[in-house]
Amino acid sequence: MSTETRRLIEQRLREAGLKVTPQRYAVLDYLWRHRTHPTADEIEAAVNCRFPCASRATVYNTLHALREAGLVQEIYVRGGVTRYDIRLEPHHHFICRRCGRIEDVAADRVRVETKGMELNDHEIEGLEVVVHGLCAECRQEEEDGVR
Amino acid sequence: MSTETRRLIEQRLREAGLKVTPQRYAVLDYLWRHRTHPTADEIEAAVNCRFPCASRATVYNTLHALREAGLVQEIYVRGGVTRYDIRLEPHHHFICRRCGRIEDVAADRVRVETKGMELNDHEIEGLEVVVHGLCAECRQEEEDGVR
DNA sequence: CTGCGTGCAAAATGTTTGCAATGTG
DNA sequence: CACATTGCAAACATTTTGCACGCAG
Repeated sequence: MSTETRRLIEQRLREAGLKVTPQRYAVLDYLWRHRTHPTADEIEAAVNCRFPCASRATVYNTLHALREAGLVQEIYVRGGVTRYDIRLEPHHHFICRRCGRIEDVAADRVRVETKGMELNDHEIEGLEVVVHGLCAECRQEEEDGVR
Repeated sequence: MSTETRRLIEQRLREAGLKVTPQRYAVLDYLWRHRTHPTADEIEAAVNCRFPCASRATVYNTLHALREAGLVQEIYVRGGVTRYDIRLEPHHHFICRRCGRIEDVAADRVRVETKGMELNDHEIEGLEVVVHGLCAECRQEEEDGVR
């Protein structure tokens, strides 16, 4: 249901202590519906697709606010472009070295065990695993010699 | 021994199929001696400290070549600045959320186990763990209320 | 001698900032 | 109504590109 989703998104914003603005709604809604790890640029374009709604600066503002609130996760990838991902359950990422595609990896498919980190007196708050490799498609193409 | 190290670095370059140039030597040597995960900028400054040697473009060229050859590792961090790290043994990284310091974490201190990734027909080639948290110093300072 | 590697400066890209105007709670 | 949030455009930082020159193999 559309109004159902709307309410949910607004609730998430309010719970995070953020005022609900059309811009914030639009960005979060877009991330909600597209789990493609878009760049800020893609988000801006998508959000302003039907009619101008959020300026570039606002998109960044919004994304930063959402990051601070823990609602979205930033992913730093090769090329220096930052990508964004809505944060539902904790998960990791798989990045294809050939096409650059980023895919989610459910947290329960990766088990990480750290030993002795605390001995450095460092406080571990989070942990992110990035798996590099070749996605199924690219694997196929390389075999076929598409290069 | 200085000449010893020199020979080692040159050997690493040749083994990687790269021509040995003063610029490449300088960059690799700097990374060899400083395990501080410098930015391209810092590397350029350091390398040109005594006398100009490598232009900006060359530093990037060199770093990319070294990356392709597997001699250095790029680390993508918040802020969009790429940092570089000489690749000796495989290791992971700890990033302090407060001061941004990056610290190496020996690979054997982290055990990662992936299950079912291959089911997607993805070929896993590598795996990188980024630990986020608060380093000892910052932890102290936050407690002391330095903010 | 052949071509890869380099320097330079300009351009492309991605992100941030300052300030007036606006909308939210 | 107070204050947070937005738009705009300009500033900023980082990385890439094109082309002529020079040195390594």
